[in-house]
Amino acid sequence: MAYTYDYPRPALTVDCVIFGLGEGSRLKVLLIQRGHEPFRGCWALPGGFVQMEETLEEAALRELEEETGVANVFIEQLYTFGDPERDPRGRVVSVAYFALVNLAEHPVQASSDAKNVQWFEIEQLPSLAFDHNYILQIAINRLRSKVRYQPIGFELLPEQFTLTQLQNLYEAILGVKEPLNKRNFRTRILKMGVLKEVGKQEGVAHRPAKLYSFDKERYEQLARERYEDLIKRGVDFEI
Amino acid sequence: MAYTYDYPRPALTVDCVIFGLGEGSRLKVLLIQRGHEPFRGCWALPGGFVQMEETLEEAALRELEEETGVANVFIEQLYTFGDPERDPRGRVVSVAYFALVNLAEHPVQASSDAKNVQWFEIEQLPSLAFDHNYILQIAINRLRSKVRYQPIGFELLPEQFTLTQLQNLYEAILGVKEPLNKRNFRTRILKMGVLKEVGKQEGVAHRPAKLYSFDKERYEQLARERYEDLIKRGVDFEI
DNA sequence: TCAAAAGTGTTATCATTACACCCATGG
DNA sequence: CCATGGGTGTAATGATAACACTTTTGA
Repeated sequence: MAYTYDYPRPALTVDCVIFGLGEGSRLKVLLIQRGHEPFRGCWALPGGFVQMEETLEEAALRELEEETGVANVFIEQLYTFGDPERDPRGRVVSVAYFALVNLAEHPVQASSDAKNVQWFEIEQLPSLAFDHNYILQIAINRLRSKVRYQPIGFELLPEQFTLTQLQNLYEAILGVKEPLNKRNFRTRILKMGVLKEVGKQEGVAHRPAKLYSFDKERYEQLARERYEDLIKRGVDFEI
Repeated sequence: MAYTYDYPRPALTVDCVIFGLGEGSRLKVLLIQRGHEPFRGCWALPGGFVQMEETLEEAALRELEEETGVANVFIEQLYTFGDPERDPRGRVVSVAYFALVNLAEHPVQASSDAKNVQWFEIEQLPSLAFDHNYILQIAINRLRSKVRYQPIGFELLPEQFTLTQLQNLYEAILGVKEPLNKRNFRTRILKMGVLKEVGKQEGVAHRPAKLYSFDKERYEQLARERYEDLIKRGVDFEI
């Protein structure tokens, strides 16, 4: 079966940059080893061609699940890559998505299209197919800026978590060398007012930590108020 | 001539959201009146089909110039819209770009594809073709958040400008009702350290204002330093 | 009673806000 | 000498950074 058009059309694909974190670990990214040409055997971002009746996001989630077994993630559009030379097969435009997930909750599983699937540490990446190293770098930058102004990452922790866990999470995302100052991290996070105290640890061989959970409704309310405030007082750009 | 593929492919277009400002005016957006079906006669964002040998950005700039006569703008990718129902002609995925330009420096001029071209005030928009009202709303949000953390908009002013001009610009972009506090606006902007004092007004019937220009090199240096700093001290997200 | 991790006090410094006031110019 | 913007002083309040210290638990 063939499909014919009056004008030539680029092929359209989606690619997924899935970041994974577990407690205390470094930031990782989910890659597949390609089972077909081009770049057969080469590591790459999971992704594939967009079908006619699905949205871009649906395509990204479908390819992700088909190739890696990973499902139920909140992805977000990253950028669309359209350099005419980016794919040796011809003109292929790719819409990239990204997400940050809890490693432990997302066991991987290779399938038909991929010979192999694996989490790689951000600091120790192989050379990737196509322009995927570049896409990944853009995604890392985006993740690290996003973490600055949005309460990202709460989904990576258990429903109830300690401030130390949260701090470790931030340190991992930001890839800091020195740990952040504990006192100041706590003050800042708590001052935001989006954490609810919900209990404390039991059975640990040290002072039990308070447990918190993320108060989503409060967050949304504050976000609205903050927007009003921004409009009133103008700008405070940070360079 | 026809083009045949083994699998169906969505059509790929670009759309441009060009915001325009002149001194003291409200924020405007550049629209064209469509000359062809679908939505013939309807106002829409300038845009069109991507050709095989051009990048997405090149396509956006080409369509912009063809349809409106506007050239030499710095555009930035906004988002890619891929709802299967967004175009009545079938599956059309569109990569949207946006820019902010000086009205006075960009005279418009309708051409073949468009019956008419015009700047519309953001507050008084007609109903647009396709999902263009939606795209435009996303672009407005992006512009207003961007202005908070990036020194955007300096290109809209003359090479040398006064702080009052800059303040008017910010007020227009943000769409504020009350003017911003002059004292505080100035303190903040100057503290950033990206403005160079370059002289003062002459021949005005009031105290002559100091003239400033944007110090791009200084900005880039500060941006680098600030990134280091962020990494060191962690996060200060703002909700 | 000790190790381990949680959690707090405090101070100096800097940034933000709000309001009122003074200054330089051409007509 | 006045209308018209341009430009500044200042004080209260709040945020940030740095460092050292206390608390609570199980083993």
